[in-house]
Amino acid sequence: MSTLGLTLKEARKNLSFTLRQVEEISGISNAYLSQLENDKIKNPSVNILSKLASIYRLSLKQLLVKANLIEKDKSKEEEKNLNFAQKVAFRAEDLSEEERKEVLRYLEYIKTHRK
Amino acid sequence: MSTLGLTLKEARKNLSFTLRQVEEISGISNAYLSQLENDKIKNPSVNILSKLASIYRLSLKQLLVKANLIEKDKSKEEEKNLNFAQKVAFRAEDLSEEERKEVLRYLEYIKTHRK
DNA sequence: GATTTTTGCTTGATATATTTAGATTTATAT
DNA sequence: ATATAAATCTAAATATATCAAGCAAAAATC
Repeated sequence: MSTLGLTLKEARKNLSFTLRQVEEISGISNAYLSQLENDKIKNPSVNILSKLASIYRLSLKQLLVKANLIEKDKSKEEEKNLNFAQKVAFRAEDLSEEERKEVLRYLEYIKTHRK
Repeated sequence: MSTLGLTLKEARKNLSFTLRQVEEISGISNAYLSQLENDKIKNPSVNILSKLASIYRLSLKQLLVKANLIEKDKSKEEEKNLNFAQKVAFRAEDLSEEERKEVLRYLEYIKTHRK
């Protein structure tokens, strides 16, 4: 399975960079880069990761996905909710503030009164 | 100017969540959440940010934009509408397919029968 | 083949993120 | 207005990320 360390090491090798070269460019110590590549670090900062992504010509998202720090695809449930949200957004476009509250009240009503 | 803290606070308020509720859901201490919202933290981990993005129904990218990268801006109305839709979707999470349709029908109903 | 350089790594020191406990403020009810 | 509870914030303690220095193996130079 792919890890952050493997991803970073592979990306660096691809560009034939040495740890110290990356240190020069990024300002991140080679010691820390080594620890990152060997998966000694659990939660690096966004700061560090976006620097490296940029150097290695990866989008931050790509990097995070490959490193399994975020999920590539949303769950079906999440997807379903998003779809529903879009439908609501579309239909609610020209609603007044009062009408919006009305909708929210109606939602609560449905939830409290079902079986 | 928009910051990470303001973004997080606004997102939470949009869903009418309290810090302790978010702590419950996310496992992140309310103390730390508070510091994040007041921009006391310079480099939060990806871990933390992706958890919060997920809870607040923001894309990680959206969130990172405030901390780091580029961005695009929707109109205020569009933004507001989307927020509303997310709020509804969130509250409707455990609704059945039939109940969801019901909500959408109700939305239509409001629009056709007003004034 | 010895010497010097380069490269990746480990260890201990420091900075900073994150938590625990508690203080302060804000809201709610009596 | 006072008391009680809820919500947010602060300070000190702890965990963890990040750095500086130095070590050992490999590569390059002589």
